[in-house]
Amino acid sequence: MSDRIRTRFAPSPTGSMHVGNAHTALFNWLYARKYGGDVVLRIEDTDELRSTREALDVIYGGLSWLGIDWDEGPDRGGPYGPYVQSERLDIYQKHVDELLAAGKAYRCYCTPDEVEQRREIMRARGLPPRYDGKCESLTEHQCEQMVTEGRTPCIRLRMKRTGNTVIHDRIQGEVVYGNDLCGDPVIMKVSGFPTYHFAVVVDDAEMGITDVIRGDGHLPNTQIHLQLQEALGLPHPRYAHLPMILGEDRTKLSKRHGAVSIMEYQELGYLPEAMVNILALLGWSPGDEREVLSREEILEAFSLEGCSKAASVFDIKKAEWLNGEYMKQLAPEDLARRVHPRLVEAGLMEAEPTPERWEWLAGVVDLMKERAKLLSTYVQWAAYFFTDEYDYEDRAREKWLSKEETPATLEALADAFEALGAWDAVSIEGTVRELAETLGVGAGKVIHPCRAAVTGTTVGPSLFHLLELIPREDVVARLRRTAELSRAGQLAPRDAE
RNA sequence: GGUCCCAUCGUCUAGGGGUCAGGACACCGCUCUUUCAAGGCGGCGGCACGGGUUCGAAUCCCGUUGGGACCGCCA
Repeated sequence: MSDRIRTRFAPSPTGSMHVGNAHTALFNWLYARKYGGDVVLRIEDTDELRSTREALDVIYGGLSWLGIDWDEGPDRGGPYGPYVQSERLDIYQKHVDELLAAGKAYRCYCTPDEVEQRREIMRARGLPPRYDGKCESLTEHQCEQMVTEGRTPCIRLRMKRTGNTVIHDRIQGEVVYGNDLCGDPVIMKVSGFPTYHFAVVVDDAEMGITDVIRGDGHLPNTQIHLQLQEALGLPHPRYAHLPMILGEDRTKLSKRHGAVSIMEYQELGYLPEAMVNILALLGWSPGDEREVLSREEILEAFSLEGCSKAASVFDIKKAEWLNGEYMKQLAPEDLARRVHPRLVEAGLMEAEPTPERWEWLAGVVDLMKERAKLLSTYVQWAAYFFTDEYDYEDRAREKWLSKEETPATLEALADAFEALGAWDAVSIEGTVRELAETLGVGAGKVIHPCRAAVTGTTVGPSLFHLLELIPREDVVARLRRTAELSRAGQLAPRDAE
């Protein structure tokens, strides 16, 4: 084994790529990149029944969205391929034969049903529900008998019965498991496919993986892996078991926790660079008080020693805040480019804007970015920049649009705007304040109804700056239309339940 | 049921024998006055519990409690 660090991300293409998987992938990537090593992507599709092509695409999509790349993998090859376990069956078979010949593994003829039944009985008696070793010392003759009965065997590893298995974990420390309480695990299924335990150990060794970084759900499995490595005469990689990520109720992340697939966060409007930061801060800390860290800063500060042992809860509020921080840092043009697809999808903007429209959009998102937390916020809160068909919110109706003096104010403002020479924030502000003075009221008495009329809401960025970005004739039309509706009594609060 | 892991504000965490137990998100209040969903300022809030060891424990040890993972021909 060379000194070069080699880590791997080994997802199984079943179901979606959730936050926990992404977290593990990121930490493997960080570790390898930090120390100038290689990242291997290996597909663990030894579950013949549940592996799907779609799930595989989701994995590629998730990793590339996050900017996690790999040096070797199914798509790009490498010296240790193939990188898909279902294509490595002959390799596993070779190792199984070795184990069988050495008596370190044996054929088990029990059916899954039979094993499960006996496990059930053990559970009922309060015993650990492990394999009872029924087939561990079958004679040649008995084996033939079983075959005659029509049984096909799976292969089990003969685990040690005495002593302890000690795991030296870079994060969890030294963990000891007694050898007397682990049943013999299946390493090769009847189907001829290896089980996870076997494939993982064989491939990590064959692929020269130096550091296994995975979720701590695998800690107990490591007992099997270590013994398997010894039986096979393979080296032990270094192990680091990362703490899990839990839902708000402190249980394992699952569908009922809302967004579980990493791509759902993309849809929600998270920036990938923010997501990386969010993920990095779960179970790890730079050791100082920084919260917003670029990928480079994370790489710089990263270490396994900085990882905590305790499981963490994904805090969606903090995630949103962090995403907002990232959006504020983006150049307006960049932010516009990222928001654009969503606007197109919502039917609010053309697919191929002119340079002028891009510039205009940059202005819009720049105005909104102080309070936006997600890319999707722009679609939700800024519709009035793109269309006249925005909704008049109840709060706006109640506070301003249903007020008796409002129609007159709006019309006076429309007149004043029409008479205005220029159309920029400064002139607009001047006009508004002038009108307020003429009417003998505070500026707010004009500003608020105007905002309510032109945007349909009571909150938003600087009124003068947002008006500047909407064509004057549209603003005037909106003011007149709203005045009319208001006068007709159609803008009373709806009091939706 | 057995085994293993974990335990600092609601959440993410810093802190690893002597700290006013620090920060961030959230929350609350005040403020700005052109609104808040933004900004500024401030506040509330924590070492799970019980025993040790020690001059001194959030920190080390033991136990209790709570949570989690594993005990699959799933990974």
